[in-house]
Parts: sequence; C-alpha cells; structure tokens
Amino acid sequence: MSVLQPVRGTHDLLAEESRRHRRVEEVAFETARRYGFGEIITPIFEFTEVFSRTLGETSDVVTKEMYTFADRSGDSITLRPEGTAGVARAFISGGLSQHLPLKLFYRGPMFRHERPQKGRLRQFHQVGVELLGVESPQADVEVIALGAQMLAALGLKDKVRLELNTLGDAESRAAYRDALVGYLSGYEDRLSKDSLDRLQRNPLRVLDSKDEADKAVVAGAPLLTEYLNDASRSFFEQVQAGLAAVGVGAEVSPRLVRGLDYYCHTAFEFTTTALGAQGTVLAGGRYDGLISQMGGPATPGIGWAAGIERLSMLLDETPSADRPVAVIPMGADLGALPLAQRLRQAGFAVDLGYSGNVKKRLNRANKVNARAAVILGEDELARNAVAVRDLDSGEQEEVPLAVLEERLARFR
RNA sequence: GCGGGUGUAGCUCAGUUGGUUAGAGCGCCAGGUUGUGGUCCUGGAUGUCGUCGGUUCGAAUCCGAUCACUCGCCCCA
Repeated sequence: MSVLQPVRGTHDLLAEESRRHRRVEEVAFETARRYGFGEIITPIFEFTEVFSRTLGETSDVVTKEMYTFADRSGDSITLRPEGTAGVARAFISGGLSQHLPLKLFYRGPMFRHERPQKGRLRQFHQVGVELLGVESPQADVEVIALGAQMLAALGLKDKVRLELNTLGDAESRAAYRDALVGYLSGYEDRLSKDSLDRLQRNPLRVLDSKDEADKAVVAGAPLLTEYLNDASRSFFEQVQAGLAAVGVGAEVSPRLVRGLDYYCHTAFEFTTTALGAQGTVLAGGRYDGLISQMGGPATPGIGWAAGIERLSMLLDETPSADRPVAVIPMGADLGALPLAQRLRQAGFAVDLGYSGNVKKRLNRANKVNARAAVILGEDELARNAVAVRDLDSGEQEEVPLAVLEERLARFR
C-alpha cells in the first residue's frame, strides 16, 4: 500500500480498539487499587545492564529480543522488554526499602524484537503488579487472587484457567536441576535439537517440550516435588491452601516453568485456548533473589504481568463510546459555539459540526451516536428557547434557555 | 531467527486459459427545493492491483527479490 507503514509489529490503536485497550487498563488499575496497590510509572528505557543482569545473560529476551541502542553520550540504552526489572531498579535507586511492604501497579508499552504473530507484537502493552518485602505465602495468594479478580471483572473467568507450580527455593531448585541434567544427559541421542540447546541454557524448559520424542524421555524424568526441601514443600502447600480459602481454583502443573532466571517458589500462568499459539494471558511468580542480585538490600518479591492486547482480544464486547449531545444551528450566527461552550463547561460531551444544513448535521449526530440534539432556530431563539430532540425516541420539545442544562441532564 | 499461507478502492471481496478505459457490496460525498436524522431512490468520487525488478507484442494475472499481515516453531504477555 503506502510507503508509510508502521514499523513491523507496531500498531495504531483507535476507536474500538483503543476503548478495549483502555477498558483492560482501567479494570486492572481499579482491581489493583482495591488490593491496596498504588501506581508506579517508570521510564520506558533503562541502562541495558538493568535488563541484561536481571533477566539472565542467556535468556532469549536478552540474547535476541532487546531494542538496544547507544545514546548520544555513548551509554547503552534498552527499551524495556518487561516491567519487573525497572520496578526493581526504581526500588533500589529510590531507597524504597524504607516503605515495605510495597505494593505497586504499572502499565505501559514493552518492546521485544520478535517475529510478530497474533497476540504477539514488537511494541505491546502490559499491566502488572509487584508486591515487595513479604516473605509469607500470603503475598503469593493475594497477588494471584488479584489477577483472578481482574480477569473475572473483565468477564474472562470462563475463558482462562490458572496453572500453578513451585520451583522451590534456591537449594531445592539446584538439587533438582542437577538431578534433571544428570537424567537427561543419558538421553542426548533421543532429545530434539531444541531440547539439547535447552539442556545447556535452561534445563527445566525441556520438561515443557512439545516434541514427541522429548515427551517420551521427559515421562521418566525425576520430579521436582521429589527434590523440594521441607521449607519449600510447606510454602507451596500454604499457597495452595490460601488460594482454596479465597475461592481461586488452580491446577498444579508440574511442567510449568519460568523463562527468567530470577524466579523461585511460586510460578503461575492464566492461560486461554482462544489465542492460538499465544496461550498465556497473565503470568508471574516469586522472585526473592532479584533485588539483592541487582545490588539492593535482600528483599523478597512476587508479581505478575498481563498482556493488554491479548486480554483485549478476549473481551466479549467493545465498551461503547460516549454519547454526546449534538448542538445544531439552523443558520449562521445563532450562537451555537457559545452555547456548546456553555454546555461543555457544565459537563456535557458536546458534538458541534463545522458545516452543513440541519439534515446533514442530524445525520452527523447519528453517526457520532448522539443521545440528543439541541436545535437552534430563529423562532425559538426569539422566545429565548431551543428545541431539544431525543434522538432515540424522536420526541422533541421546546426548552427555555434558562433551564437547558437541567432539562438535558437525563441525556448525560 | 526458522518453515507454510496471503497481499486488488476506507472495509469485505470478485477478476475467467496473461489481451483494450480493473469491478461489486458496504462505507464516503452530493441531490430527492424553503427549519429536522436513523429507511428508501438517484447520481458521484476513490485504486501507482503491497513495492521493486524480470519474462512477454502485452501482466492484477507468470518468475524473482523485498516489505507487511497471518499460521506454526523457538520463546513469551
């Protein structure tokens, strides 16, 4: 088509799409607010190390998906690929350890240089929450319940399911990792190329392989639950019991793992089958080691992020736009502009066309789905009145200018 | 990053075995006279047929490259 195309994987959101997008954002923020979360707005770019150090040097995000560039002073800058690292950086640089526990909500664009697909973009948007400073599994329960409530408020309760797993603490995870690598190394001849690669970079990922041969090997692999120490086992049990107590249904999914290095204990995903290959709609977990790994005071944390575009696609209906009041003059110089101004200042959404006769202006009023029309005619104005027409019923009445706002109130 | 599919007006699409000025529906604009919409009738505008290059007397139709979208893989929200 035109030479002027948006950059691959980016989109303009307008009209219906933008309303769906905003609805997801607003419902998420409102739900988070009820759980005591306040908003944090961090920059959309950070020094590259903020991401490369926290996400793991070998992760896909760091090795091939970051938008990185040198700024004018030569510093390496990266457009944020996710939200947690920036929040963690803000926590440390802002000395927020004085305010624990800290409950933060964020929203905004994220950038990943991936091959676009349905529900997968290069600039996409997330809402997310982080709860910092609480070791207790109560935090995990609260954060997951918040996610579930937000999804329910969006009408998605029946479209998603919650998968839950534990990665154990560092000790359990290390022990299991060794056992798993030991087991898988015995089958290198049968594993797929992808899984041999995973074995090097992120062995737990092999558990989630879709390759049939891999699945056969994985079927006999040791289970993480066998390697959990008492503390980790107890932690996971408390999370499950807590979720049951607040009525959030979860399925334990032993093969659910996380791609990013900083996770421990709880890992969870809300998934759907409605988005093709992109099933994950909201995902997160516990990251007790992250803040200290970045050089801050040891601080536990748990959080999740959800893709706004993915949620937006699942919405059953598009929120309707405002229904304005149309101001329609039947001739020039009838004071339409001052009247529109007066109504706007009184709080009405007012549509005022720029040209055309009455017929055309009424047509336009339909197009913008106006609820009512205030029609200015010379005869009525001579009596200090205007005609107010209910555009749904077609009823019209003459209203004295002095009481216009009052009579218009029902069309708001 | 890898593999498959697609790409014609704002939108959804049609375009016969390559053959003159590329079509439909919806939408848009204008009219159906003097101050009233959503229906109806009539008329009108709009496309570098994604882009670039090649084959041919001639290409929207064939070939190549490229870009974008789309499905799957990797990975992820």
